[in-house]
Amino acid sequence: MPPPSTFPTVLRELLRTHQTFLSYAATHVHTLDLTLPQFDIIITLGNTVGMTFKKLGEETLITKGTLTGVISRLEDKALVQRVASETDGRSQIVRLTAKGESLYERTFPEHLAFIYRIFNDYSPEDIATLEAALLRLRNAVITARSDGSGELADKTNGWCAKVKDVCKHYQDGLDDVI
Amino acid sequence: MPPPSTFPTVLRELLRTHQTFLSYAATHVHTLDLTLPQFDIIITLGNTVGMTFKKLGEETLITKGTLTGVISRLEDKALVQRVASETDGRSQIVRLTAKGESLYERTFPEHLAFIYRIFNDYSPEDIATLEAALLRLRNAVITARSDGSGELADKTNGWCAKVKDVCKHYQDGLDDVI
DNA sequence: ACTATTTAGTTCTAATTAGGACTAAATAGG
DNA sequence: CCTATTTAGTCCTAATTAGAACTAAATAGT
Repeated sequence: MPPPSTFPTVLRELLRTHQTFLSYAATHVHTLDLTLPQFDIIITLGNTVGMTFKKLGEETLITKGTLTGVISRLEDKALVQRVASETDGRSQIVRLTAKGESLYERTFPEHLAFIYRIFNDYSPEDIATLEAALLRLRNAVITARSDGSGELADKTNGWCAKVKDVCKHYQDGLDDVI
Repeated sequence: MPPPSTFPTVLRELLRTHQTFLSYAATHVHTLDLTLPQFDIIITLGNTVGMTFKKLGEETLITKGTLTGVISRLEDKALVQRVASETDGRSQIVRLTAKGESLYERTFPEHLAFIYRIFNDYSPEDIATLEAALLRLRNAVITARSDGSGELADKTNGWCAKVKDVCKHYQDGLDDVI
């Protein structure tokens, strides 16, 4: 019996696809002696007057605690610099140094081209479809999260019993969910 | 001008969706005093006679170096145990202890139900469509990777120039690619 | 003006991560 | 049978990760 397209399967596929893509992107970025998060910062800052830590974290999906370390390491490489904000005493503005700008100019188009090869066989509609599917999933997760924990006790518990039963029979297909 | 559905956008959406999902799954798993990778091991091992390190790594997408640490921590919690393989002197079989089995039985259906809430509004066809879209993307990445680096110098370099030009005008939409 | 709360970044800790070096066991080729 | 290569796990290092506690600055409410 082939595993049906159930939610465990599709979520595992999300992880696999994500990992495969990151590993692909890393093969290029590592030739620049940068890690993926570091390069992400560089291209986010490229052609910009700089950006606050908060903004930078939102753009790159890196949490503040992590961001401090990543920026410090880029500062050690003299690719970015911290500048105190003039309008807000708490804020630091992160911007590319001349060396960082130069790196950005030199490597970003190359990186984009490297990534572009993935979509050789995609039409614009294909890409739009994929993005819509991903966005829908993300919104579904957000909805599930905000539905609160109250429902967990209700409709979910009934389903629990069903699952327990099914598990006995189709263990293989249900096994692999995070 | 709204950002069009270009490949940078869709890839960023992949990262965002992935992260949102993991964060959602973690809210449940952390109530069990386990990390996501640790729980992943538990449910992969559930209803199984055990598994070699290699197999376990393939199933959970955890690389060997990381896996050693994760398993050791689960061993400290007495949830899994290492057993020397009888057929291969190099191999260790990892299996759930009685305590681990009990944890699995108790929490897996609950977790599945928690995850299931994401797909409240999905039909089976919707799920199949999503999975197909993800699989296609993953295969496209694999193809790009195996196409080798030879092409990078050819068709890609011409495209590089185009990108450099475009960058000057539409920096915003192209900025955020890993 | 003054206090209470929020916000921005840093610091700290435990865990994960990939990758490389290393050991021991198994397998292949001669 | 014996060497060469591969394979399975472990150990090590540098980096990332989330989360929590902490400091200092800004803002809100009174």
